[in-house]
Amino acid sequence: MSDDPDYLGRLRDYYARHRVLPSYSRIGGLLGFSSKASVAKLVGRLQAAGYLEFTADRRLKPGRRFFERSVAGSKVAAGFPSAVADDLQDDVAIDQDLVRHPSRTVLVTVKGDSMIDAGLLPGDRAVVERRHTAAEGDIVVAIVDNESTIKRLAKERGRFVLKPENKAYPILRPKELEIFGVVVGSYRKYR
Amino acid sequence: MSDDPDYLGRLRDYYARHRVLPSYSRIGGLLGFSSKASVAKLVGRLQAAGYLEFTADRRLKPGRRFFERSVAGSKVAAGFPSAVADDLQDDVAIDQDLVRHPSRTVLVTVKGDSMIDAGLLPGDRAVVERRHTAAEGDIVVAIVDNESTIKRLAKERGRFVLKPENKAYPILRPKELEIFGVVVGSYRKYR
DNA sequence: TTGCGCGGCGAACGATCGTTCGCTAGCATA
DNA sequence: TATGCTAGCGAACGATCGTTCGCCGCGCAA
Repeated sequence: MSDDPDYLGRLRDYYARHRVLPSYSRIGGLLGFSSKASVAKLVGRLQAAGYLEFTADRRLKPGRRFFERSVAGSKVAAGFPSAVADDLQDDVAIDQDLVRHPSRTVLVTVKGDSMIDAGLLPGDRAVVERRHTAAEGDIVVAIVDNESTIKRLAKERGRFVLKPENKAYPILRPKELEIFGVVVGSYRKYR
Repeated sequence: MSDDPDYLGRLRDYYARHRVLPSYSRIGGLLGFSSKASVAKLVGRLQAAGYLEFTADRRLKPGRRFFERSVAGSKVAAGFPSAVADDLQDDVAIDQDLVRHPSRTVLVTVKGDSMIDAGLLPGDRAVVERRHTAAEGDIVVAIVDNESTIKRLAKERGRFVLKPENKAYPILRPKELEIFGVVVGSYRKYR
């Protein structure tokens, strides 16, 4: 029952819908302000907190923390479920969390169920950092016979092999093995 | 060596950097136009093609196709891996893909392996949209005995039950069942 | 060769923008 | 009670916005 207007939340919702920030007067209308001056002050606060920034030409843009999400803990106090949200541990920006080197990072759609025991289902997006070397145990995107495939990189008698994480599939022992990149993360949408 | 100015591409680059579209005059400067009228016409073309849209209050915003990227399959042309890289390039697409209603969205860390067959491993982050109702078949965060738990919502003789996706776990038939939110996505980091 | 569509130019215009300033009301501290 | 701080209001202002209109030059098809 908080009467916190949650201005930031509403701005984020607007942005999620439109991928653009509205003008000060629209923000005012959106948040219930009747004066643009109030908006200016709010923007100042949000900017100081790192949620908003300005481009070089003074156009409003989302700041670093704009895309952060709060992480809820698992404790639930006294059967009151909103307490789950109060148990917030910290804020995480999904993108920054998953992508460390944007210019070298690519998304690859997972095909097939050969990595299902590693939690990679068909249709999942794998976050792949491109590079030509990988370590034993890494999940890699490899090029075999002009096809890309996602497997666990393992060693067998001093040779690198590709291990599916699904007992129904055999270990691959390709003559030529080219590493396309290393899987550093993955995500999926439900429904 | 195309002399195609690739206006759209440069607009996308700007947007990727700033998460905001510039004004007509800035677009002009950016793309090498000296007249805003030219920009207006270009915008008209891009709008007709579905790359740009306007909000209800006529503010320029990215259109449906603005975030399109060529969807690369698993084929790798002539052993040249960069073909795979033509997939999604945009780091931020991840967040925007997963989170539809920022103000109602929370991250919850998955505990235990009871949902492992649904691809939810311990430590995974579940993207949860907070709400008190859910449909049969949804993966939900529910509150049972003052603890939050992630399970598949199912129906059994007209009653809602919580189904783990792991044969080692029993179906939960709690007397009291409170929905905390619906899992709309998940992601994980490797290493 | 003429005509026409298209992409871009340049200037002008009213609308909207964000800023600024002084003001009020509430709340916490002293 | 007095003091300040914070959030918001309301009006005015110059700057910038996006639109509009007429114009030009090029390429292509008749």
